[in-house]
Amino acid sequence: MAVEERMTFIKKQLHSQSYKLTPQREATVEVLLENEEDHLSAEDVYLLVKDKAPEIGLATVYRTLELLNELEIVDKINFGDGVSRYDLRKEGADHSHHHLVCIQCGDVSEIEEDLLAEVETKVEREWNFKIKDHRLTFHGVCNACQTKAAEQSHQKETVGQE
Amino acid sequence: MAVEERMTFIKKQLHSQSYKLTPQREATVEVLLENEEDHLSAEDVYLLVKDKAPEIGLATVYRTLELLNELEIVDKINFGDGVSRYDLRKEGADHSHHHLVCIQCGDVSEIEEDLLAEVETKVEREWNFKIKDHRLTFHGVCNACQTKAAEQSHQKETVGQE
DNA sequence: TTTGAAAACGATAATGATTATCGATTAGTG
DNA sequence: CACTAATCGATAATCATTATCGTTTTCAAA
Repeated sequence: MAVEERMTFIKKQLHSQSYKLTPQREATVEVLLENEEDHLSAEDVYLLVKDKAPEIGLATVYRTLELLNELEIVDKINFGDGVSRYDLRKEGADHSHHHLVCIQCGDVSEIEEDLLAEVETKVEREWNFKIKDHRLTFHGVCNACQTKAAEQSHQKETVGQE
Repeated sequence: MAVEERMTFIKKQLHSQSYKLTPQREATVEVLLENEEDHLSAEDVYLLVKDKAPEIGLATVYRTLELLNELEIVDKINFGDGVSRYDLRKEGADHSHHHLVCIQCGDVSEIEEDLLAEVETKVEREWNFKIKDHRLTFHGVCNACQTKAAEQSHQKETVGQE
């Protein structure tokens, strides 16, 4: 779906719940559409939105993100670094929240594939737990950092580690 | 392993890293050993420790929990409710962090079983990501709340939802 | 056992993210 | 166009966590 279309869809969503469509909300959604691959914090969004709508307040950004989260347009996620991050929901892969967090460079990448189909079935059956959503996060060392580490160990023996 | 033994083990851990064994640390570990099944927040621990050592300060509890986390004696976990929780690591099931969070009653239960063996293999192979740890959390409706909901819908039609 | 330095402590101030408040402004129905 | 609830910006308040600092304690070496 094109950006245009998705914007229209989101506007419709707002409207159908009798929320008002304000320039601030529109600008916020634009920013989210233009930065889909990042995991923006509220602060990040605030700074980006200020370019489009300099008069916007931080509180409004928080309010808008919270609203979009309730409408299930964005997902509010948490990598344990002290800030919430907000991701536009992709169509289809409705609630696939699989992340690889690198403990060396801090990079976060995303796995689209549904890894948990079997696991979910098992949990629903064995614990009689009705799953609505899930979060799966792996902490480890990303490809790039492994490569970098390998290169450096050629030059000299590994020394300090933080 | 008995509580006594585990306490001794933890003391040894501290000592081997030349950390000092203070009454405050001892009392904190005691509390953790006595409340293994709960997911205590720092505040929770603080209140419980005050019974044993009333003069302890909240900052010391935070410091101690942070230290125990670094020593890999406890795991600092995050359910997205705004507070960190601290769980004693069980022997064996070293880093199995699977949780079921009920979106109705807020209850958190734990799955001991390793659900992710296959998934981990796949991620390590396909993304060349060296996994050190993981978190898997399901959000949904627990057994008890499903039962309760079913009973209530006998009495009258479901009405409001928050 | 005494002693001295580093580690740890308690109290509390500071921080940083998020939320609540409030008077002013605006979207959108009629 | 007018009206009213929704929304806004500014900013104070909150809440968990961390930093600071002067005092106290642990523990190893004398």
